[in-house]
Amino acid sequence: MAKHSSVSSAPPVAKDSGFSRRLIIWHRDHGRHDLPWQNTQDPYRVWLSEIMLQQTQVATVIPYYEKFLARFPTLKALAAAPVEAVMGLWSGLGYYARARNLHACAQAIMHQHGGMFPHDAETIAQLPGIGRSTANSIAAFCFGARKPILDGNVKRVLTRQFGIEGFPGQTAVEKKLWALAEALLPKKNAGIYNQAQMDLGSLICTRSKPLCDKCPVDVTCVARQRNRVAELPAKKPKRAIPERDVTLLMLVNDSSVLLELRPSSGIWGGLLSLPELPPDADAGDYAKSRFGCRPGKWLELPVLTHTFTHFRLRISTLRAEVEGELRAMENAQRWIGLDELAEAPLPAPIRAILSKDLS
DNA sequence: GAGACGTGGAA
DNA sequence: TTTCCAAGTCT
Repeated sequence: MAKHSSVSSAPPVAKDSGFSRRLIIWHRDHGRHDLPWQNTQDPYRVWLSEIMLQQTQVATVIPYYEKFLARFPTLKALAAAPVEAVMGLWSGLGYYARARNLHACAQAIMHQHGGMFPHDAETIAQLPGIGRSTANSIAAFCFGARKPILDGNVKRVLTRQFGIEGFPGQTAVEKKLWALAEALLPKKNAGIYNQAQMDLGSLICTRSKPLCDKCPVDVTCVARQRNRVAELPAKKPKRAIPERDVTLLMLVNDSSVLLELRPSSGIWGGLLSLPELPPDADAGDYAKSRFGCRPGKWLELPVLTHTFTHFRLRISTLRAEVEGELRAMENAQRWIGLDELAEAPLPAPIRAILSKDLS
């Protein structure tokens, strides 16, 4: 090949290398075809699965998806539901802004798009909770658009196949990957091609111990040629995560427990949780002035350490029985019946604390 | 444009 | 046990 003096920043992709064609052929016989959200082009179902699957493994999503769809079979039903019911079905899945955005998105489609899911990727991407990759995925799957995705699977496949160095979370690397993803798109069957990449990343080009011997694009894989499969994609630079301590109050009577609705922004946004005792506050005084109840003797429950992605939380819990009239003094306060906890929108560690102590 | 945002499975 | 990180988006 004649040496080229191109100044283009476009990735060095051989467009006729057959990458997409090989993946599509491989996918026909070796891909996943029976996941609960597959074998449909219903944008509501595809969209719901895409949101649930963000940063969440397939096996974790399946039971949530089934339960959610049974409760809200249509976009219309979801839009008409109270947001608390949506949060309750999301309880335990994490990244709760997804649930809030899901509900807002359903209402936006009902009210601003006449109840019809928009077909155009750019329009879809304007909806709450839907970014470029999710919008493209829906547009390709449901409406035949020629649009690429760039999720964790695709990033892993592309960084290895083309020897892309640098952490994919970096803007510059991600930009390069998007350009690559666009350039590799087949003329037809973008939706199947997108799925094929995810299946390859999930089944063959796995994070550890990839099955290169079974890979349909192993002969063109730069990482394999350079023996860098284990080093790509580059790891996220790690930093020490901070620790926080919190003391929660568990005020209970025979049949209910006091919970507080957390603000929509911040950790556990929009969920119900045990009220937090401010540092240096006296539990008895605080319960009386803030919740208008008279707790009995306080019992210290075992400390629970919960690790988030970005910090570690040590949770101390003070439990006390209350008697007399139970009333919420603020809009965010709720006395929740113990028989209502199963449906309540609780964070996972709070649910664990409650079920251990109240069961 | 880095950091916030959850949880649980895998190594 | 610790570390990593999974079908990303929002600010």
